[in-house]
Amino acid sequence: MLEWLGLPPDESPAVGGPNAPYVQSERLERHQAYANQLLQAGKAYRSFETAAELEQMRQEAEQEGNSYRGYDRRYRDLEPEVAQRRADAGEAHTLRLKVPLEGHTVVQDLLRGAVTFKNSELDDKVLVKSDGFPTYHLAAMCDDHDMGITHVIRAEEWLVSTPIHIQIYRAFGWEEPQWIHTPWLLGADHKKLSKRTGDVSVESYRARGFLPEALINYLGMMGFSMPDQREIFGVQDLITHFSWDRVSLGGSIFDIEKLKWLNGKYIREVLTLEDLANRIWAFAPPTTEKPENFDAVVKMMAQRLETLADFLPKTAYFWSEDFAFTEKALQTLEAGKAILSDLLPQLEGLETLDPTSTHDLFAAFAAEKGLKLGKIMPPLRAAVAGTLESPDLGSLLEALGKERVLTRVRRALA
RNA sequence: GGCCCCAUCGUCUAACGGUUAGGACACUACCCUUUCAAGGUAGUGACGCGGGUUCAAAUCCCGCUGGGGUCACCA
Repeated sequence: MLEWLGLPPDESPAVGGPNAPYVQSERLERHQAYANQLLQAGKAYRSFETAAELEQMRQEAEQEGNSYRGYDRRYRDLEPEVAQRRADAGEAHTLRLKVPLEGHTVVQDLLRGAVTFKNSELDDKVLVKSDGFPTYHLAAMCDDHDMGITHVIRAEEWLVSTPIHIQIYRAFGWEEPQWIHTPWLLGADHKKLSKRTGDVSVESYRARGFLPEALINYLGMMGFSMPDQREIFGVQDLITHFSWDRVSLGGSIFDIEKLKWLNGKYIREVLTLEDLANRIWAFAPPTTEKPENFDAVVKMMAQRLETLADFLPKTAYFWSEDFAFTEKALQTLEAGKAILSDLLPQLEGLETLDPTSTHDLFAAFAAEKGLKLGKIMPPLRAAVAGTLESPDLGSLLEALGKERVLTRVRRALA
């Protein structure tokens, strides 16, 4: 999906890279070795309480009206030899980080500056679970260090766990990366975007007919603005003009309406007609064989689409005789039958239904009958398209072709 | 509740001490027009509140209020 968006990763489980393996489970031994290093150095300790005991502690704190203050560190000062013996005896245990009890940990965040946490508020986080697997905290820090990560860019929700991450780095004696906590992408309810409040998977936007260029462009304008204020920009523009000091910190609400507008903008102004036709064909072909008028239909629809998914429902009458009529179209047809039957022979007389010929015909017919075009065109439009809302009638008739137009008019009059 | 982050139109944002607070989406009106779109023009609409600092504050400081996040052997 990142490839689809135009953001191929330099390294990943799929493409490989110099820091392989990239699958966390394949790095288990490294994580365990690192954990052991911390234990030997006295920076971490074995802890024997059960999950049930922890849950009980939490509930008791809640009943007393006090909010949970974190793990009570009951095994922090257990003699290492005793802990070792209990572990050797097979007693289930976790490995916890021995965070400093006093002083402060300062997170230097590139966007927010210095964020200070009291060490007394920190928790002795579990590094290795009782099943022997590392927690995210341990695994991610070890992997980041091993892989030479210089900038940790993640959402704001991670900010409060960063002091723990810094303490892990310090326990190992490693140099910290640059921390950057980005602002929220919110749903219409002003809360973290979720499935309830909007789609969160890139795939669902692809499936709904959004263009990757429009999606990445839209995402790029959430919490960021181009130096010259332009709103239409691509990944390459982002690469050349991005700077952290143009990132705003307030969370932004994902507005599907603006995404649709932007997508339509790409459809009608950025993509070439050829490109658009190819994408529509790949997204949802209306027929098995590409019809000869396909490109012409795409051309007349380009200004009327917000997403690729709009194409099929709006063009059904081009691909089949079995298209629906709207209520208004039926009424207009009924009221205009007389006009239509007078018009039919004249249409039959035309060599081809190109826009020039038909327009001339309508003008002459209108003059002869003393009618306005507004009386003549709607019934014809209704007869051939089943709707009163369509592209320009001239192009429409041409794309349909004389044969189909006449057939549909006759059918409407029958 | 403790701790942490954040705060300009309904929404996305510009402004980096001095502007009639600008643009975009949406909305409304008008123009164009064979309908629908697209396009054009105009309009409605914001600096959360209170103190400072300063000749001057949306911009800097403090407090309040409001919103969000986080308090797992999940990430």
